[in-house]
Amino acid sequence: MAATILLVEDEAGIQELVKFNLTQAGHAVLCADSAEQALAIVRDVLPDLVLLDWMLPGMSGIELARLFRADARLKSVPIIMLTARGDERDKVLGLETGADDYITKPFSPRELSARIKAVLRRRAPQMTEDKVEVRGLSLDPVSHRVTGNGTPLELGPTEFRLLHFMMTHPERVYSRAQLLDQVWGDHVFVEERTVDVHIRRLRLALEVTQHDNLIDTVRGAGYRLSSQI
Amino acid sequence: MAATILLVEDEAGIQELVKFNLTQAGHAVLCADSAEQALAIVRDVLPDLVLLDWMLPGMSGIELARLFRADARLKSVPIIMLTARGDERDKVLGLETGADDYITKPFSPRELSARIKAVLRRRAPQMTEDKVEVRGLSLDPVSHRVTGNGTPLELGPTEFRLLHFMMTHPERVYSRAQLLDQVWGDHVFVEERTVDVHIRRLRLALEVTQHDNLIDTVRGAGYRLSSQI
DNA sequence: TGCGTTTGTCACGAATTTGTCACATCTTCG
DNA sequence: CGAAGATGTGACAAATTCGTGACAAACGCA
Repeated sequence: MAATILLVEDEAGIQELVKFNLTQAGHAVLCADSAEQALAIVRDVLPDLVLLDWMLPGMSGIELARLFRADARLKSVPIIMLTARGDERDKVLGLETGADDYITKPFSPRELSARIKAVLRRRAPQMTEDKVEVRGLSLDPVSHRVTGNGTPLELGPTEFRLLHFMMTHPERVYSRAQLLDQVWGDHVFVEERTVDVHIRRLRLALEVTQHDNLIDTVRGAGYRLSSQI
Repeated sequence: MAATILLVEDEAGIQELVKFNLTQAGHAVLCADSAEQALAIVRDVLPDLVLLDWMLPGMSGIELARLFRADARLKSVPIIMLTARGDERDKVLGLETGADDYITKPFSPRELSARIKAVLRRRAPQMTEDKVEVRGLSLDPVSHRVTGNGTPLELGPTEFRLLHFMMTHPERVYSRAQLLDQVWGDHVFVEERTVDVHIRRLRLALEVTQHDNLIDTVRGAGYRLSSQI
């Protein structure tokens, strides 16, 4: 799982700390103090993953992420953003911009490592006809059946699609707007809070087999299906 | 086991030979000299199976196969590739064309017939004449009889075909549109809700032996024959 | 041709799903 | 603590989907 990671962080202390941890974990680390410097590095080396501080002097992290997403060569490089605590508006904005995950400072090396591992492991899973299974909860798109530890579970059409999407994209936070796009369809006129209601209905349906705790609420960001415990 | 087969082969001699054999076996044969002609034919008639020469003038067989696989209406039509030599067979296998089987020229009528039967059995079981049985409900395509736990059941022609298709594809949800294509046939102009009516008539007929609960309604998706309890 | 059967459509009501709101609860932070 | 913001929850009406009975056209057969 050794990867080349680009770290963009202006605070020297944090940069050193993170670099040390990542190097210990066997990754090759490239450091940049600013967005501009990151762009220069990226011209020569294509990283496997980008750790990006959202607050940077000069060009902000958001703008840099936008540039990355617009570039064909960098489009598919996962981005994890580093945010200050409670910076909730930025969380949503970041996810919308195309960040794959976020992590709030201060964070433990353990947490950072886990996130990186998760993001790297998840390439671009599609919603296929394949059966999906997460911690005893299984969903079969072909027969349209959902079972928790073998027990059949009843859920409505929307809840089914929602669960299918989340199970094929685990360990990733999706904002309400993103879920509306992916599950309801693009350009639909629906209140964002409607997602909450369907998440609740989904949890209610999964409660039968205690699988409702698979769905995490990520305050300020959205929802996530966690395959871990 | 009479099927409509599209044969795409540019060598006139082989085309005649194969056509003769297939016709003898009771199949209806459509012939095309080129991929382009095949596309024209397919616009009007949906074949049950395609026999496709690998090497064709103009668009190659592989390209044609890819086109078929990309088309929603043709996606599920089985394809058997005809190759000249064994090593070509390997090449074709290497390219992911989505062909269901391969047969190397020259081949005996016996071998061709066997391959066709095998592919149809796998991809379109309702074309075969095998007796089907699900949870005490049995259907015999040959004698055209249906019995529930031994008791003879009466159903109309359409209900019979519908039940046959569903029993040969259990644990799979089909939308009304898919059922119309598969049971009524391609290019038919029938209201989707008509399927509901026939499902009801089928359920009514199966009610005699309590087998009506085999057919599940999957709200927002379609219908499913459940082999489970 | 006449009669019984099959088939496709429709209209209506029942059942379910869906989106929204109001209010409760919880978290964060001054 | 208390305000502000975010999420959970129960209720509800509109919308959608499905089941069902009726009916006329099409069909098959003697």
